[in-house]
Amino acid sequence: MTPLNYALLGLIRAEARSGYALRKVFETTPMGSFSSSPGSVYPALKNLQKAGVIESRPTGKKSVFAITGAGDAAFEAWLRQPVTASENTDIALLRFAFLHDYPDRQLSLAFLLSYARACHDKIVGLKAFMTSDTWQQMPLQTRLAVQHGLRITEAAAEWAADAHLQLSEEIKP
Amino acid sequence: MTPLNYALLGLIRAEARSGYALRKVFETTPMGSFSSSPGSVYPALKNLQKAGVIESRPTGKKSVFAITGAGDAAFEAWLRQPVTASENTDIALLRFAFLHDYPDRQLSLAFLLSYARACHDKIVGLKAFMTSDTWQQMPLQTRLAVQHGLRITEAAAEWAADAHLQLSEEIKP
DNA sequence: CCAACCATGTAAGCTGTTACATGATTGA
DNA sequence: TCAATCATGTAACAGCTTACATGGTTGG
Repeated sequence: MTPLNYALLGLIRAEARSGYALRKVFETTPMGSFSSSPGSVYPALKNLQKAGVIESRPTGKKSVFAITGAGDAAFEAWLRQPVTASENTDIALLRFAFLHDYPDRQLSLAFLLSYARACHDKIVGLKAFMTSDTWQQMPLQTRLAVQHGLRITEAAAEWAADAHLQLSEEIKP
Repeated sequence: MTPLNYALLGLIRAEARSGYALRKVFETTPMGSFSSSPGSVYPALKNLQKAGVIESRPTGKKSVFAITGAGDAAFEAWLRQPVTASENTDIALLRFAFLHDYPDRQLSLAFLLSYARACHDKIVGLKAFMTSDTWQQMPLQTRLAVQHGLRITEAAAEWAADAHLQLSEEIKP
């Protein structure tokens, strides 16, 4: 199961779709980090079918892909995974976006806490590296490049805190 | 020429190194986004040799890889490319880090301007998307996920401005 | 009617991953 | 001496990209 597979699975879970419709999502939304090329999407859909997580269903004239029970379980397990410091940010955010489809908002809050924690770990790691011998020997611009990573991660941590606040407020009152 | 190839080329350009030494860099520095697995590094080095951009050179007992004239030209051309909004951030930052090895600091400043511009373009694009119909129909969390991207990009733009200032000051006085 | 879009695929080729394999050197 | 690290590879496999190919539908 690659990120592309999960992206397809999540979209199909939200709404039964044709391969072409899925490709259009990748072309016209910020999910464009995934390739919309037929050579990636159609083989991936075949794999998902073979794995039993989606099935082809006739809807009116055309047939679309729908998620199966096994697919639903696999997808939710993926969403529930804690965020790790090494996890790709785009993928983590994709999981967060998909969490909306679940009524239990606690899952989303748990994700945000986990994400903030992962950011924090990364920040700690970068700051630790910034005191190492290697760091001292690095030229100015290499250090600036690393600082870029630090800034970005700090912004991400702030976002997580903000988002957590907004979601909490949306639930309570 | 993949990003891995350029990363190897840049490291070799800075200092002649063995395959193992290159792998160690990927294992112990923030360049860890590149795989240090032998199955990726050694074949890549072979490709670089075949392309004529590096050559194996005996240094004392052991032999290391050194950059060739063609390699030097190819690498500099890569560094000089303007940053595009679609370019991977990590790769762009890698280019910036490698620019340190060139005495002409104007290249670095040009990069930072180009990078800031790319961030700006991305911000404009995201904000435009945030006024579209698609955006209106998106659930809260999807919107939050997109906002994450906005925040990150804004932080990157700020970093670029800061870095430009710092570098300018380092040059002038 | 013709261009544009809908819709689905296949094939070649390249990268990278994982896992296996080998042998030298070195420090405890 | 024995484990760890140095050092370099290969083989099977999966995934993605590019390019090619096909045929249906629809709007101007």
